[in-house]
Amino acid sequence: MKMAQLSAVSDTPIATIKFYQRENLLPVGERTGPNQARYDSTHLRRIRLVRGLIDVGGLSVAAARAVIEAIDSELPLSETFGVAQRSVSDLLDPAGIDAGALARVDAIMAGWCVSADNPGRLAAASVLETFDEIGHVDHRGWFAAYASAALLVAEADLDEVDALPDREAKAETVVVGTVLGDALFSGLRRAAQEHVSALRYPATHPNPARVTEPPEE
Amino acid sequence: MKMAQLSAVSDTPIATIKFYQRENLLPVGERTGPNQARYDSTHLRRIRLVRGLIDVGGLSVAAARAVIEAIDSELPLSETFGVAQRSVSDLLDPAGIDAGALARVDAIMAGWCVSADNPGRLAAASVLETFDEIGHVDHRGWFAAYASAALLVAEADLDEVDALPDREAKAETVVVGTVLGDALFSGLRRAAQEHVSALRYPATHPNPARVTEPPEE
DNA sequence: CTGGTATAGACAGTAAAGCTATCCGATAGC
DNA sequence: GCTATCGGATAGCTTTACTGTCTATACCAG
Repeated sequence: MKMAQLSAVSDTPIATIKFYQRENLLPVGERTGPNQARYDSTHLRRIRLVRGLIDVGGLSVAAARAVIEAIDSELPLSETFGVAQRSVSDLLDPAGIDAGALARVDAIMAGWCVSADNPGRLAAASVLETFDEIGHVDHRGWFAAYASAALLVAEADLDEVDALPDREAKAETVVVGTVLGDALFSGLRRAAQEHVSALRYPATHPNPARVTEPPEE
Repeated sequence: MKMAQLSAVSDTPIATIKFYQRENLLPVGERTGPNQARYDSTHLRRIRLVRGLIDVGGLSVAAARAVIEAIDSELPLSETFGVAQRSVSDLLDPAGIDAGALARVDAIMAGWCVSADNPGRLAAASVLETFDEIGHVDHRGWFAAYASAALLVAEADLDEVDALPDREAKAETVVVGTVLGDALFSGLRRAAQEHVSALRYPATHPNPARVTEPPEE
């Protein structure tokens, strides 16, 4: 496959493909001459991965490069998890986070075994701090529901990774699952909000909304 | 309170406060003279809300303006929900989404009552499409776990809003909950991944990670 | 074998977003 | 009166993610 075809089939401008190569998001093609190279399905797949991470997952180019390097590396899987996790959240200075908010996060995650510098823990604390500053307090265990849900999802994530055969597949699923999983959940959550709201307040949904087929079992 | 104090107490540069005023994210102060104005705690609160939406929630300035206008308006709560939902996801063209991916989302959301153009439904479908293009298929009900978790969270969100007294409080919670809720969940999810992973593979976590206090009941 | 198109690689240019800095005339408070 | 600060307007800056242009080849249809 030549450049023009790769561009056509991936629906990505040639200039952008060249940019991704410069940024080490995409390997250069197999050289067949001084100004000729050939591309194959691995390049196509990589372009789709990059665009998925950037467009759907919302990663920056730099973050996408970091997770792609983690997939390609031979690092242990737990390291890959760490890279993926850091890629989806800007790095927070642990010192800059309110101790009270951290304590509340830890209360919500009661019984969990999580290292002190886990980026998710710090990110959650800074969210709680923000809720606090705006004057929103969790009276009724609102946030605890988030923790139960997060645990449910994390179990499913690990189940999925465990079921895969080799490191390469596991690593890519860890990254893709971490990045796209956030996007998937937030989409489903918004749909669920409409569903729950429609159930509770039928009056404000006068025109019957779409109902998906209930499972037939 | 004068500009310098507002800047100091909100930890936001004067130039940035002026920028927010220009962008209609923040009302101008109460005028006390041709070139003097006074600010109060509502301005401080608003600055914190704006910074929370932008820094923690990751909204653009334009999206932050949209949701703030929705809070201030007298629109029915269901409209406010819609504005908040659209603010967290770039608008997707329903025509550009793979029908197969949409069908799979609908299968995951079996029995839910959701309108066809719900932005969350479309966003989830485009995530599934991306999973597909990269060659990740959901064999074992991975995504169904996301849907159950999303339902759990949506119930909690609605519970929280229902418990509030007036429209103003409900509207702000809808917006803040939608925007910051995504960030909170993804943080907790990442912490939960470490927890689950530590439970399943103690060997790769040689140094005992932090364990939060289990509930004492 | 020849001319139009494609190619790799280097590098400059662009557009949007989100601030940030400077200037101006006026005024507040000592 | 003097100096710091004010509101308001406008211009400039920095980063990010491309996009376009240029050059020297190389492929390929006729």
